[in-house]
Amino acid sequence: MISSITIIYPDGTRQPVSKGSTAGEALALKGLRRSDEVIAALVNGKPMDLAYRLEADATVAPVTFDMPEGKEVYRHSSAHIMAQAVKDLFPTAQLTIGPPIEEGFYYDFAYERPFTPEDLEKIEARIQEIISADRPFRRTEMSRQHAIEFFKERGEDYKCEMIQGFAEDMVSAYDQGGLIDLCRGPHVPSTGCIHAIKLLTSAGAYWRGDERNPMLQRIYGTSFPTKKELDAYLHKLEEIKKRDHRKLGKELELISVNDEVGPGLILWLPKGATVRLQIENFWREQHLKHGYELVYSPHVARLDLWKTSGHTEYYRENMFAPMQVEGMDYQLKPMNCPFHIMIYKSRLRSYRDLPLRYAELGTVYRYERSGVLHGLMRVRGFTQDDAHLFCVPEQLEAEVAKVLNFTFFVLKTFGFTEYQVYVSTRPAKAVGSEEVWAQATAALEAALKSCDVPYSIDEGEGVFYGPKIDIKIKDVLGRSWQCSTVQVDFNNPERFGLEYAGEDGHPHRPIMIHRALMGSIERFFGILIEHYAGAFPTWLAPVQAIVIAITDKQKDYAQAAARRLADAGIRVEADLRSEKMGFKVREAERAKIPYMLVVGDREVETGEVSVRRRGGINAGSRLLDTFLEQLKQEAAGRDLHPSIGNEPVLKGEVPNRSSKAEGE
RNA sequence: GCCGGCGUAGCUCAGUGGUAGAGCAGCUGAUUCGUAAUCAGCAGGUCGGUGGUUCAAUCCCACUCGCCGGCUCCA
Repeated sequence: MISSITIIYPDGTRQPVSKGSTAGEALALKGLRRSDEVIAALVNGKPMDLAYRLEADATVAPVTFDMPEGKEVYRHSSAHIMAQAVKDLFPTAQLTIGPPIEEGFYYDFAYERPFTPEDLEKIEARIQEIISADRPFRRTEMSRQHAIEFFKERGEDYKCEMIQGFAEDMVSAYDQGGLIDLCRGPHVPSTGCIHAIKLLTSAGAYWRGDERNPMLQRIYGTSFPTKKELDAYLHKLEEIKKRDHRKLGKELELISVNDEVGPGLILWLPKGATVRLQIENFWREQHLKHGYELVYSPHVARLDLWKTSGHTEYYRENMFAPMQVEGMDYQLKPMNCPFHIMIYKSRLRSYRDLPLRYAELGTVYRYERSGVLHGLMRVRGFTQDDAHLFCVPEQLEAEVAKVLNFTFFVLKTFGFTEYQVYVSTRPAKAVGSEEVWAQATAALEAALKSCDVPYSIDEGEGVFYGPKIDIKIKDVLGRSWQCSTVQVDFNNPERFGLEYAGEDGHPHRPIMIHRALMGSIERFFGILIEHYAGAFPTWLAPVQAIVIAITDKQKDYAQAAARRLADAGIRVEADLRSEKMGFKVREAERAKIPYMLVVGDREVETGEVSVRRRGGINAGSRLLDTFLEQLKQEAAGRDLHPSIGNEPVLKGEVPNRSSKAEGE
């Protein structure tokens, strides 16, 4: 007879159902129908098809698109539908893998030629037909051997290769009425569940991500339950494009890259250099405050130094070729550490000297393969905000903790408050014993715990000389960027024979910490540009204020006002051209200058300036000196948001126009 | 480095086997204006580079450099 099992819903209620009921039926009893919302079920916490048959007591919860699991299922099914469309149109294309990814999905095909944009259009049209047909996704299980034969028959060599790598005896496949694809699942109940889908790009990708393998044709796409959400996503992509630091860097005259200089080599234009100077000033000021000593080191050194450090052995593929000078080999530096080590070695050290903290904005050069270069984010010459700390073993954990807190403070000052933290362990190519690595990794984890920082482990991603903590920041669009890194190094002190005289009078070996807070100034600047869409906070803005004369009559006053501000250390310009002020305002807005000071006859008479804030906010008129003091305060406080114009409205300062929000 | 796409004026982009156009920017002049574009005139390009096909190449082909999207790698 049919026996009964008990279902437990998320709200804790229990429901007896007959054994063999599907997860979908169980949810339907709870009023959670297989509507457009519920696309799968969590059975005992595991995502399963709605058609999954419940054979024992279980907790059952609905999976919707809003949940991470829901997005995965939805996009995974989308990928399968795309695969069917591709197979329909290009029967000789072979299936490989097609997973969901963060914001969509892709599917890799082995095909004789790349897919063109026209192909994508055709595929998309076919996808619509498959969706309209609304065929169910049906799970079938088969033995490994049968599966291999099954896919072999269909010419799916890659699928066979995959199955051969599986440990399980049984494999599952999904039949969507037109395509049977090897797949773990789960899937949405039917192809009609996918409502808004769009193919984005096609690109080459290596089989199993290994460049020695054949190149496959990857198609990227994304899908959403509604067209509205899809459109919002596409709109977001447009926004990201608008913020692209390469575009803004050019438009705002911040940086330039030039063929004749070479790829991956950055020219900092005056405005970009001004922002950089603010960053560096802040950096130096804070390092001195936090107990660091500033040092400088050369850009090249004898190759032997890099042999000692292990770079020639472990880092060669990232280094420029050595150069010969008077019969000796010299190497352009890919890192700063050997120099700081030599600074340590410049005299005898005592335990009383430690910890020593040497910091340098050190410019390094690394050979990067041409295809990986990307604006400011990935370059061949860049400046690290580098430091090397030398300490006794007992100080290690505390020093790492201090570095972490310092890092969070610095990142916060630039407006980054969300982080992801990773601990990277021993890579395949590494110096030093397993024990030493384990010890160093433990110290990093202990420091993170003492700072109460949650983290995850990145297995095998450490640098060759030691494990590291990487901090990824989230920008305003929610994208993650790797900047900060803290690396423990037991190996270089060994290689260079570093010592200090201990309390006992005998020599001991110090431990070294490598760290960068912003990572590289170039990348960090690129991130800042995109984070702020070029509209920097006042303290960073290349031009903080611009005086706009309404007519030629106010030229002298405008010039004097600008001079007064400049004398007080404000970065100010004066626009005295015989243009209409609307035009000047427009240009100042496009240059993303935080404050526009309009001066006409009224202001000349009263000694005031009419303040327009970036973004179209009229902050009212005030005495030039009042503005000067307010701006100085805002800049000195490194405020992230403008304050002038926020104060309670005073008589005579009624903002006569307040519209758009700050920052476009 | 690999796969694909692209490279025309400072910028954004049209265009064609018969040696090139627009808008903006620039320059000159006029205009003197109250919060996102005043008007007119002028000037500006060996069509990324090299070689080839052709009577003729910016256009077709090959190579090369660079950029863009991915892969791989990374601060």
